[in-house]
Amino acid sequence: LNEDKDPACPSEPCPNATQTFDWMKVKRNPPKTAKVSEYGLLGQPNTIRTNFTTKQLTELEKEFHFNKYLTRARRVEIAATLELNETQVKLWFQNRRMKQKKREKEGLAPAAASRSAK
Amino acid sequence: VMILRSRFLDARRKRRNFSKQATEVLNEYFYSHLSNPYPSEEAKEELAKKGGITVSQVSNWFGNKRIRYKKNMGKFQEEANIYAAKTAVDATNVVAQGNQANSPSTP
DNA sequence: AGTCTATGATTGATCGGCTG
DNA sequence: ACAGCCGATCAATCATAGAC
Repeated sequence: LNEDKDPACPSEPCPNATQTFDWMKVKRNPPKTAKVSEYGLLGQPNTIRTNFTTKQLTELEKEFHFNKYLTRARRVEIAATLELNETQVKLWFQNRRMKQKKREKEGLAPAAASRSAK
Repeated sequence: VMILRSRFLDARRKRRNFSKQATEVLNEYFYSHLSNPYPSEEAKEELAKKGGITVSQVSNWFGNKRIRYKKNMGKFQEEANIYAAKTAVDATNVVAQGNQANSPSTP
C-alpha cells in the first residue's frame, strides 16, 4: 500500500528506512576553555566542560544581581578572584542573561493565560 | 560531593512526563519534518498550545530528540515508521544539500 | 525494593548573524 | 577589523518516572 519514500540513496547502502540528513551529522568543535596543560603527557589538552564550584557560582550570581553586564575591568577582576578565564566569566554572564530573560518570559506568560481564562 | 549536589535539587526534580497528547503532537512534527526538525518560534508556540506545554518545553523536547535521535538512529527506526505514515506534509527532496529555504508558515 | 532505561531539564560552550 | 551580545543549539549530565 505504501512504500517508503527514499527518493535517493545515490551510492550508499542506506541500512534501513530513513536517510541521514545533514542535521544528523552536525558535530560541534570541542571546547577550547582549556588552560593548556601541555598536550604531551597522556590525556588530551583538557577541553572539558567547566564545572563551577558553589563558591564561584555564588560570587557570579551576586555580581550578576549587581550588574547584568560586565565591564572589561570588572571581568578581569572577577576572573582573577575566582580563578577563571575571562572567557568563562563572560560566557557565564551571557548564559545567565539568557536564563534571566527566559524566566521573565515564563513568568509573564502564565499571568496572561490566567487573564484570558478568567 | 553530596553537599555540592544540593546546589541543584530545585527545578530539575519532580519531573513529569508529557501527556500522550503532547508527545503525539511533538513526534508528529518531528517525523514529518525529519529532514529539518527545527520548528520556528511560531511553530513552537503552536506545538506548545496543541500539546498543553510551554514553548521552552517544546524547545527542550526537540533539543533532546534531535541529539538522541542522531546518537542512535536505529533505536528510533520503528518510531519513525509509525509517525512517518501519519503525516506526509513534508518535502523530503533535499538529497544533497543546498537547502535552506524553510518556510512552514510564511508564504 | 532494586536495577536499567526513557525522558525532561539544566547549563557550559559553540555557531552564525548583527552591531557598535 | 573585531570583540561582545543575542538567539538557537549542541552535548554532556543530572535526577526522576517508568519498565522489568
